[in-house]
Amino acid sequence: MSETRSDADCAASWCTDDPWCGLTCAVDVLGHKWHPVVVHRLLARGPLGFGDLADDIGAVTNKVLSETLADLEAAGVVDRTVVDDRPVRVEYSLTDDGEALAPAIEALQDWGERYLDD
Amino acid sequence: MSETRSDADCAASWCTDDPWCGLTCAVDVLGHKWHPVVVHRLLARGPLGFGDLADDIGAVTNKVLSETLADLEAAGVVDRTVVDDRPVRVEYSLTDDGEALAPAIEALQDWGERYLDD
DNA sequence: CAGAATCCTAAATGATACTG
DNA sequence: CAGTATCATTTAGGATTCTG
Repeated sequence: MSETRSDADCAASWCTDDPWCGLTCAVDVLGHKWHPVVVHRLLARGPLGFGDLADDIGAVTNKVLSETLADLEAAGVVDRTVVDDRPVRVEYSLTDDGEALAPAIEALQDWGERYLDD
Repeated sequence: MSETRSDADCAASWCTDDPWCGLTCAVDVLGHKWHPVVVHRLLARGPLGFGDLADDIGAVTNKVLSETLADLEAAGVVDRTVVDDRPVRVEYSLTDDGEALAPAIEALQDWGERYLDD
């Protein structure tokens, strides 16, 4: 449905023709306190509800988790699905773009683990 | 010289025993506007002086570039060497930990390029 | 349950000017 | 050349309370 993604679709719209444009775009999406963690949890555990995510992550407030999920949804990395039960549940899952983040998430985690284990 | 890196050496000291600790640590190092770009340029072009880096990146002020380099040096990712010429030059290069970021930087850039090219 | 609304503080970034 | 010093602005993140 989406044709070519415009520069404006990337928060790094200030980066136009630099060789590192893709990099800044990716860091714009992941470079926040909880954004990479949410993607990590969805990669590891599959689709999760809001409360499940909150419980899993622990030290995040509902306001910030909500904003984080909204950001990731706006970026096209996360899908939000309302499951019409009673009470209503909402399920968050990764889009294809979200799943495609797996190698980057792993590379970052590998580096960080080695770094902390020096 | 450094033994086991303590949690405090990682800005993500609030992350202690979570499975995603390495990830948050890596994002603490790279998750800023110019930090990943500096690492990218040093990976691509090798050691550079302050002015060379500034010219290469373009849209960064000397104040912010200076702070960025200080952060990366404090994190053990970049080395700062004063070359005693006249006038004095300063050369910035990647440490082993910095070079080890290459796979993560590439994975992020690859993702971003595909993302922008949808 | 899944959040939205408010208020607040610290940190990130930038513009500009100046210095050893 | 390679920064530092100020000042101003914006944003991220968090605490708390409230709601459909």
